[in-house]
Amino acid sequence: MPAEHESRIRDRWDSHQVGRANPTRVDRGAKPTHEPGAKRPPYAIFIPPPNVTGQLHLGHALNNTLQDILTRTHRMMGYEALWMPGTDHAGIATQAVVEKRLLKEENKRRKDFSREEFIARVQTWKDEYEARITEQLKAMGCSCDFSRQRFTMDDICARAVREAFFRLFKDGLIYRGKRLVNWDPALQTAVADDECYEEEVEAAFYYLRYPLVGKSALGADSSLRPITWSELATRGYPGAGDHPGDQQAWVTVATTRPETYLGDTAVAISQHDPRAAALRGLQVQLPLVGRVIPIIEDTSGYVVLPKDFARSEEERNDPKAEFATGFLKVTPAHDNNDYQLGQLYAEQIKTNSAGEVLINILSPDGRLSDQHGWSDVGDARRFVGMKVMQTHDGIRQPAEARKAVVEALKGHPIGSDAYPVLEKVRPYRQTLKFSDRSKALIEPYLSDQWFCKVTDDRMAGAANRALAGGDLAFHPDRYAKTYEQWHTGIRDWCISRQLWWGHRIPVWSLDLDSAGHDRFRAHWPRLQDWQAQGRIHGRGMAEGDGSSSTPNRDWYFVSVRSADDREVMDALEQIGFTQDPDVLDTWFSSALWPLSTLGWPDPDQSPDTRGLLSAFNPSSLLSTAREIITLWVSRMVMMNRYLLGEGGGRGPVPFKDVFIHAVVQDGDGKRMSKSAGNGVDPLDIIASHGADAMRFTLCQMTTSTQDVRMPVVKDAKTGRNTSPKFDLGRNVCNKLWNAARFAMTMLEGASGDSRLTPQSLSPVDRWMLSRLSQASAAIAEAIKNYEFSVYAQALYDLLWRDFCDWYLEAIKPTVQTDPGTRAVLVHTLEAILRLAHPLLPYVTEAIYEHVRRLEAAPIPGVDFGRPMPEGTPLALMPWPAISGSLRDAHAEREFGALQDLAGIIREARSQHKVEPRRKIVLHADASALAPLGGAASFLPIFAGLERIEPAPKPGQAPPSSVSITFGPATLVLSSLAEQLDAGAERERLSKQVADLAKSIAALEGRLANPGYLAKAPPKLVDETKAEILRKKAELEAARKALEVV
RNA sequence: GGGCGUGUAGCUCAGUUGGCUAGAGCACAGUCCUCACACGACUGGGGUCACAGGUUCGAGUCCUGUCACGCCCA
Repeated sequence: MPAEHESRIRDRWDSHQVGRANPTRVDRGAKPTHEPGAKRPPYAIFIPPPNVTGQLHLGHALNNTLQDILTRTHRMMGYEALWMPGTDHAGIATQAVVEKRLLKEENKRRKDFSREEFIARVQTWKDEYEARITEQLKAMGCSCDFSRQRFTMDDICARAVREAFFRLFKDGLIYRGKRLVNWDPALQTAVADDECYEEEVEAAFYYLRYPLVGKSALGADSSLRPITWSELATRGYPGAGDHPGDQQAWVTVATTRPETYLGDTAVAISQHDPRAAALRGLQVQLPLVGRVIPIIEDTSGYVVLPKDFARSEEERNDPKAEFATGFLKVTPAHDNNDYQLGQLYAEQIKTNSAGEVLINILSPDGRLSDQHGWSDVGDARRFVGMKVMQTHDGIRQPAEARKAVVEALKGHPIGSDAYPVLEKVRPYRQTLKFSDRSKALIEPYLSDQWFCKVTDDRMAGAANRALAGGDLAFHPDRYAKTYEQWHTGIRDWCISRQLWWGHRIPVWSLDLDSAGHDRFRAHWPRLQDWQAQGRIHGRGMAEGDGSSSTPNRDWYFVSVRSADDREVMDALEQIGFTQDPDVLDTWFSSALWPLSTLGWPDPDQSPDTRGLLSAFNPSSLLSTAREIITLWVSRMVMMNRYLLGEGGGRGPVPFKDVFIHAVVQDGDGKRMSKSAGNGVDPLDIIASHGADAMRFTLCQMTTSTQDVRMPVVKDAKTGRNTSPKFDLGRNVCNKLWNAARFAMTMLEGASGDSRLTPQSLSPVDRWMLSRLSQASAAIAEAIKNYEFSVYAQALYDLLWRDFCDWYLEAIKPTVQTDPGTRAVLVHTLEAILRLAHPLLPYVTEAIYEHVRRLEAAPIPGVDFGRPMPEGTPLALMPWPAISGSLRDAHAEREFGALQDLAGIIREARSQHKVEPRRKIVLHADASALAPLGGAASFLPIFAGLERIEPAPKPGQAPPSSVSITFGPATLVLSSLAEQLDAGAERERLSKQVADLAKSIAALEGRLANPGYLAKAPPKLVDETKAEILRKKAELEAARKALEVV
């Protein structure tokens, strides 16, 4: 079996450095060639670096198969091919799995280690998985340049990250800001949207009554007085009369998170709400906290009107209207939508008694806290320190904070005990966001973060212009729209993460309090010198949001350009600067992948990267998954254009084409995942079916749809998941192996010494060459257009149908004696091997070791390129040039007729249950066999004929014979059996007559339609008429035969 | 909410610009362990092309709508 050869062949590839790219051979203007010493055009692919979090799954196997097909094809075509491999440190994901492992195995948490110790532990994990991933890539047969393998945190990549950060910081495209981020309170870091998942949970709407207050009538003094229902009634408030007039009035807000009322800074009402006018100028006072906050009229349409006040059917049917009261509590520091409202109405909101828009009531670990921007705690102090969410081992429920707040408000009266603050609770199913890694509930959390200003035109604008300018193309092209829309709605990118595993942010900061300021002034000249030398860049920034509880503090931030500049870093720390504890978002280093792997900013500094950048950036292709368009593709384009374009965003696009491959799902259309247990491990498939089989199946599945399904079953023997689909690939490899083996035995001792011309070849040889020519063109076209399933299918048809089913069978009797056939067999086999190599590298390489020794006369039109040194692996051989002039319509027509007639005879044999080994006699005149031309001599092989005799005279049919129709001719088969079943024969012929009659009726119906005759192309009408004549002749023949039976 | 994909044989999928009786692989049935391959060969059965309208001489294919499933971005 071919699988046994895999490791031996891998060694051969290694020893011939198949994957090694040589930048000195690259010339972008050159023509593809295999001439030694000649320049070649580059073909480069950067692998989407797999996360070192885990090993490769089937999606990776698919993606890498496609990349390898393209790399190998272009290498064979005479390009200087570089497939750059590497892995990604995957900050939060890797840190989380390591933390989990440490907790499980050593019962230790991250903070039980020093930062350095912890990173060392992660490093160990990384080493283990990086090795495993590399092994997997090699097992799949990937022809990456493993001599240049990179890791996003290795020295070469780290240098690129540092330089990129420095330049962006210097150019003002990296800034610090206070924003709401997705906060993971368990891991205590900001996480990106794609690191979260949503889940519907049982929750509730809590209805809270906020008492209304108004300024004292005296005006001058700022004291507040309760507003009663009777006063509201005078103001024209609908329904105010239903309440006791002397009772303090209230408005009711609905919320799913009652505990956040502590951070409310306003209550909003829609401008279209009929109650709005009566409330104008009034305020509400938050229970216990005592904060007095304004009621703002929302004109943005965000506040939903309650059902009773809905102005249209649409508003009435809004599911939110069902629960809405028309009053929305505004908590800008703890809700994304409220944050937007806060920005919109900041001036009005600031009139609250705290004077702030943003009041942060949470600590980073998810507890109510007065230490992070909440100063007017008032009587709410009892809640401080309570946890907002309980999160452990899949249990997620509101913790003590909500219970305590609800309990307190239940018993807290407004005016009289009859009306507590908590009006009611209604159950509600709510969709909440959780952290992928820790499963903790995500809190929108206000914190200081670093941002990259991707909204700048030199970034997002430049990325979009790449598309418009034709420098970037997506395949399938519908994904260009996704890319484009992402950039039009893009927001600045939060690049800081509160993790330990990652690229430490290369910024040192100094608090410019009075002592800091003095030190800063004292060292200012030195800082200025360094900045002039380009070693640092400094910037003063105010931190804070302008609120009184987090007063603005002035800071000075210094980005240090080189990680080796100890002098500067030590000096900064002596002055009192401290390095930012955070690390960069993983995508920041991924975004630099086409640069960092090639040694940017200074590729000549290391022999590993010398010459690479100019040779291979821009690259040829990026092959990746759909969701990566926004996360990665866009950012790589922005960074490449910005950093190679001298800051103007006019640099080259890092790749010309982006191929978006399908997602492999299980048989039910579910995404494969470890937790669902429906994943298929590529290594299992390689073990059971061989790498080539896996590659063939995956390639064959890759159509241009966005999902492909792979039914998953459990292997009875191993207990591992597998799929019957892989049998197809295994069968193909097996077929190729056996066909080649058979060809070799037939060719034993053969030598080619004659001069051949296409005219001197037999019809079947000419047919084979014609098929080969057609298939090779189809394959080249398919690969060029990223039509991977078409490539696999074309190869399958050529190998299985044309070569094995027909050609090998046809030449069995003559190959030993016909030198032309021998030559065609050798050339066809070798061409198939070369065309199949990118897809089936192992089995083709194994076979080629034998085939290369075969000698054969050259065949004009089949060119395998210049001879290569003895022992050169197939992987380094030229792609075959099969001339289109070998297309032979005449030979294909004759062979097609042969196939048709063979099929008719086989069908008759099967119908009459003729013993497979029994040879029968065909009675046919030369005129009846004319369509077969020279191919007629191959008919006995395929139809199991003893001989062909002239047609019998009418009425003299031989014994135990049947008639068959072939076109207009009636042929006779005899010697089918000792005794024939007349009934079966009648049945067969009747069916044939019925089929033909039906088909003739359909065609005649078409002609009977005057519109068809008038409007269809005349050529088509003529064809229809000819078809009717043909069918009628066949029908006549079949009827005659039926009469005789 | 915005964008996109898919719905064709029991299963997984092809089906180019509309044009012969809609194809393949697997599965199924029958025959054959004929000296490359039983992971094989030959033959066969199996489809209201999701549904409803429309355009057209002609629709699986184009247009409109509906339903179902799924994905991406909010």
